[in-house]
Amino acid sequence: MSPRETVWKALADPTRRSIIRLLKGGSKTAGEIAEEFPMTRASLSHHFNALKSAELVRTERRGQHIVYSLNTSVLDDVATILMDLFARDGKDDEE
Amino acid sequence: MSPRETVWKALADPTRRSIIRLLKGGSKTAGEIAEEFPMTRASLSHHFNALKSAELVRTERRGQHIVYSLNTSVLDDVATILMDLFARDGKDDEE
DNA sequence: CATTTATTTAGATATTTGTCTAAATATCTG
DNA sequence: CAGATATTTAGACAAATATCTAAATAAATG
Repeated sequence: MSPRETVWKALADPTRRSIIRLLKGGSKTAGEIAEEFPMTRASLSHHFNALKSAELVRTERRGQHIVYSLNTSVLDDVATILMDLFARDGKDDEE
Repeated sequence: MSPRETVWKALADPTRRSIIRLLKGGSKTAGEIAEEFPMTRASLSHHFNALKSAELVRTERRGQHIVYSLNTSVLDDVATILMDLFARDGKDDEE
């Protein structure tokens, strides 16, 4: 899957968009994120993987914890892609 | 499905994003769009439905043809949603 | 009105996705 | 090291999605 395709797929799920919004408030451990969602940690881990594949989040181990944070540079890229999709004319190079 | 959710799902598919880009060059009939894609017209019709549900496109019958065009006001809304997702802090009212 | 052309809808099917439980891995602490 | 805690991975399963073929609908035209 192309990098951009991965990003669109990652953004298509409401849980993952909520995780992004949550991380806008600052980095959080997997457990802290899990407290906010009514699903198993295993399921959330799957969503974390989707966000990591899209490089929308980064991880860092801190002792027993894994800390998730937004990858703001990719967020900027995504915003650009979307603006292109809607504002640009002619160029047709996605995917 | 909430209106916004519908939009994200619609944008998650590469064929549908291509249709959007194609329509940026101007309105087109279903048949004209179909010429650009290697799949059946029935499959494309399904994609048209996804785009219509999201109100990303509008349709108008012109004789035997159905003309598809972008709904630019919703495109603007989507751009705003995306910018919010990435630029906003705190507010948490989507879905 | 019968035929042709344009498009959509119905129904079937294979793939993908989101979720779960159970097990595995990694780290800390006594 | 053994046990506790944090997180991920494996495997299963139901629901959603993308596609197809065939049939239905709508409009134009002889």
